Amino acid sequence: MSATPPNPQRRSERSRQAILAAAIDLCSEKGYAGVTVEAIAARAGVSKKTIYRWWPSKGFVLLEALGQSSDSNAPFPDTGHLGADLYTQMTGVVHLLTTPPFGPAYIGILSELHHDPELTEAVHEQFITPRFTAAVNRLKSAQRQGRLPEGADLELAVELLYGPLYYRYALRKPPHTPERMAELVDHVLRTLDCRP
Amino acid sequence: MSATPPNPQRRSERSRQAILAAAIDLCSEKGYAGVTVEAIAARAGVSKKTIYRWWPSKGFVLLEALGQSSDSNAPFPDTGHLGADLYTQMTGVVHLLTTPPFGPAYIGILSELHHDPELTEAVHEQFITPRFTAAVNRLKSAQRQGRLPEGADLELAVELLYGPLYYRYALRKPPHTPERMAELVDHVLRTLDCRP
DNA sequence: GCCGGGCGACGATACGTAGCGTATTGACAG
DNA sequence: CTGTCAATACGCTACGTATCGTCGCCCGGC
Repeated sequence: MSATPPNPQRRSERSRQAILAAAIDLCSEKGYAGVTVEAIAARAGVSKKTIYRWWPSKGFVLLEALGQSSDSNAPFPDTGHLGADLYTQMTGVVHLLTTPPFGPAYIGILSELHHDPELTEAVHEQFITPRFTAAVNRLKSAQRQGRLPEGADLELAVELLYGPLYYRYALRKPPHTPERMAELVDHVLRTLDCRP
Repeated sequence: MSATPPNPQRRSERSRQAILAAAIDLCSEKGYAGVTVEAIAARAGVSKKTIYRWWPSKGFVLLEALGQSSDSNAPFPDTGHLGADLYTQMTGVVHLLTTPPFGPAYIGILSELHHDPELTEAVHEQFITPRFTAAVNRLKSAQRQGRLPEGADLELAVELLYGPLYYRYALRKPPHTPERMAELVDHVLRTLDCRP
């Protein structure tokens, strides 16, 4: 129980940036195992206390650090060609998941979800739900254009798309090749009776 | 580097069983967080040394303990009705993943894969690959009976089935309801041009 | 002067290793 | 078949390391 919550206005932006950058750097260099609160503090030239003052745990630090990375927030494309857009998006996700620093950092964060409900909620808010709804919205857009049937189960479709990705990612299987990704998109669209 | 590897013939079966049981019990009662090597040793009335003599880490202990559980090795059904068999199998997996002690234990093991390649390999050998090939074989069986087209991409189909399950499991989303599971199976079979 | 920040010590856990008697085991002699 | 014995797995206990998360202290900028 902290007596008084800290005042965000007086927060040192410099320290904040140093901490986030240190977390990312450590993850790139030594993998998630090398990301400890003490290592972050040392590299950022910061006290552990400062980290714990503003973040509940290192998972949240990395999560915020990843959120700042621009390529992890790429918008869902809508060129009018549904299949191509899905392919672009999915291969982008695969690339993100398999490339440092995002790949190792994200898998490390996911590995902590099972004992940290608040981190779980934060990850959902920041990454999972937005991506999921963006995908659904892209399908809805196609639906409005008459390329997908009215009653198509769009949420199931998105699960069919992202599911295999996470299946391989979480189980540490080799990621989908671009060709495999294309076939995956193709099959799911076929399930929906897509008119390309 | 252990000087001499232990002699399996002289191994105490009693201790082995006590350790596996203690691991399972602890996981049921306190979740994966409560499963520590020291706690296992204490509950099993066993020395830590004995655990480390026979297992590389607690992940392997739990993995072996789960392997002994009969319901985690349920064979893939083949009643002749492909859709029903898939549904039975998948709902069984969901039930397993969401019920102690298997559910918490397995998610805990998965959370360690990212820093333990050997454990990853063991999990693949013991759980992932067998289930995957069993599912593919069930589809092949249907293929031989002419219910699935010759050129159907069976491995992709299995990924489409299991992917969403693991997607929700690893991301700690609520599991699929039986109805949702049925729809999932339905969609995937439709993708394959299944003749039921 | 208030309060965030840096320094670094601290207690609490958990991991993995090691030494030391004890007890169980498989092997062998009779 | 049975009694003996050496090998060694086992339990107990302590240790060293690592990381977490907290705390006291003083400094310095707003």
